Amino acid sequence: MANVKDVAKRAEVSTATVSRVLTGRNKVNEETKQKVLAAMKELNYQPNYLGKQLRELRSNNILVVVPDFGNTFFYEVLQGIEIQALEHHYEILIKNMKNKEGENLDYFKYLHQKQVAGIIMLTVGEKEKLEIIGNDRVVIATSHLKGVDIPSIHVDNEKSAYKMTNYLLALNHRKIAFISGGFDTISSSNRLIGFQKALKEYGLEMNPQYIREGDYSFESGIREANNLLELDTPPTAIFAASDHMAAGVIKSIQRKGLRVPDDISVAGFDDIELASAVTPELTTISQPAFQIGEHAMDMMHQLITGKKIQNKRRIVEGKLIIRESCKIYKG
Amino acid sequence: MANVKDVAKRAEVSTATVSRVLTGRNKVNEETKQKVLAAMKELNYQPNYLGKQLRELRSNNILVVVPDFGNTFFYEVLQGIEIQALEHHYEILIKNMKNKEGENLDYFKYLHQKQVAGIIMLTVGEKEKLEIIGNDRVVIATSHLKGVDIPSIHVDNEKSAYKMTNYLLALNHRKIAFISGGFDTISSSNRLIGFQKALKEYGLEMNPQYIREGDYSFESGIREANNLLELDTPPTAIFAASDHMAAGVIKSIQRKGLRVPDDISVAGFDDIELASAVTPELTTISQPAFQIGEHAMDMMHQLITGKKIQNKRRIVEGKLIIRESCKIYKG
DNA sequence: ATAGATAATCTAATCGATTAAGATTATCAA
DNA sequence: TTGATAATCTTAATCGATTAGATTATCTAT
Repeated sequence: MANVKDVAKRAEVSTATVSRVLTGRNKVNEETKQKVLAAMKELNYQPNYLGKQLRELRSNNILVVVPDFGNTFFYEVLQGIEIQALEHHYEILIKNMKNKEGENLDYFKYLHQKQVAGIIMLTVGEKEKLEIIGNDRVVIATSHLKGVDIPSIHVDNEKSAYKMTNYLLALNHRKIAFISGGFDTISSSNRLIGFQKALKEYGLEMNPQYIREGDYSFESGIREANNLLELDTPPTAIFAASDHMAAGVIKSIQRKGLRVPDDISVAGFDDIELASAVTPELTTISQPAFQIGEHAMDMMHQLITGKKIQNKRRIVEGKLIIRESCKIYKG
Repeated sequence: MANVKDVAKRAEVSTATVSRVLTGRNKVNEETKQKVLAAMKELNYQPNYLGKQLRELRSNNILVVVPDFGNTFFYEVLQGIEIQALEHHYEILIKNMKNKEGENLDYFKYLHQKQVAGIIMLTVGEKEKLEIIGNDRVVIATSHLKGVDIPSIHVDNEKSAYKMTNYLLALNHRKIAFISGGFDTISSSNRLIGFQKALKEYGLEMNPQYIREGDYSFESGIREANNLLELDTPPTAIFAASDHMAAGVIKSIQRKGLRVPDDISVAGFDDIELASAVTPELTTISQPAFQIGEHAMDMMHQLITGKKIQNKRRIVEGKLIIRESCKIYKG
């Protein structure tokens, strides 16, 4: 493999000049430039990225930590990240949090070892808080950590859940169950808060049996719906904190021979493609996932280039999308 | 940031010794080792990966080229890749082919520039053939290129489609439509061949109107099903080359007020989570996606470590999964 | 005591690209 | 023709980790 030296020799210039042609950062005489370019072509020269990175002491890789490869919501965020990354010439490295269960979370090692220029965390828990502190070059997407100064972008989880719950209340439902994506998950906790707030404002007592813990997955939706349906007085509406779980809920209800929404209403959260693929189509909260990804990558770029980020905590609105899975309750 | 030199100075040894402690590749006196480790700790030393990579002239990043971030099938493959990557300490870099429309395909640049150690292509078309030739360090997963010596792993697309078609024939269907994932897509073409073969063996004439071109997406499934349903004699069964498209087909049929499978049978391909989330649940071909990913990464590891790959062309069997979306036709 | 073997460690070069500092050349005005 | 200025190019150092080859210390056998 040819390197700068070879090219320099062939073009009868110094390596410095070759490098200047390469980077375009300094002036080079047009004639010289052509000689160098010709030499590169003849030698089929490809600059070695490792050398460049070492000299410049930075990688252009961005690590994206995905909580769960099985949850397709994150891929929509990833698409937004990718578009922005393409624009600014970053490469995306991904890690699945789920594969690391139990092991220590050493994502930040990548940062300290300069293997990546930054880390975008899709969702975080309190666990990561300590590790994150002291690291610039971290952006949190789809969630937020209280009390630390990390740029983040996410939907207003509380408000969105509040909206959905009010919608269900307006449909005359009083026995509403909530399936969380995990009690220790920040985004899900906020959705639960919004849910509870709506009930409370409506003057309804919370039934602890109606609060269930899933893990955002389809399977956990099935499982928790099964549990709910076995109660003496099952709910008339189930609000799941993700579309994956909501799809599982629908599946569970249908397997029991009941109908959605005629017998039980089901609501989701995220508005991923799945939401409109299932039957009945899901009434859900639309998260602008793509946009969230773009924001995250945009803030990362600001961090890396040392610019001041205007608006470090960005919150976008979730939109209530009414489809077919919820119906007025006629007790 | 501390580097080997600083550590060496502090531990009163040479950088060579520090490095030997770091890599563990050579003998170091236990006492010296402890001194070095202590120095590292005191300085909070983190080895710089860029230096290491340059010296060793290799990156441990593997580029995975995903045809379409929107198709969740690939994420199941990705999970398999990730597990194996974790095992062998590779990092995964991903690229979305869809974002590169029109631009020249310069994935191989990453290889030449040593930015990645290898490339796993999820699906390829004839277009990439020329670029691939001459590159070792490439593995193709979920597809295969004829006439080139590239390691590949995929299901037997033809046989699997043949199986499914025979199943539909056995259910007494005679007017069967096929929705391709793209006529220029190798995997999809082979599925079409299997489909046609089954019809032919059964002595059925192929109706060109029943062969449609989608792009593996949910939306294209809706679109092509709409077209099929508008025919004078619509098919009694629709076989889509992906679950995403099959889900779209079901949606389209239901929107027209018809029922699946009572009015029309629908079959898919892939057996992703979506297949059992939709109603009715999809009868489909199960691809061992996870296993395919593992194989791909395994072969990549062999390539990188210079070992001879036993069985360069690996083919796994697709399994017919019978669920609810197909039913016997009573003309 | 000494040569020879072995183990532990060090010195200095190396990977390939970039760049600061300095050298050289070209250009122009006086 | 000289001096000043700008344009262009070169030399050599640099980024941080690794390693071939040299050196030193330690031990064994004679």
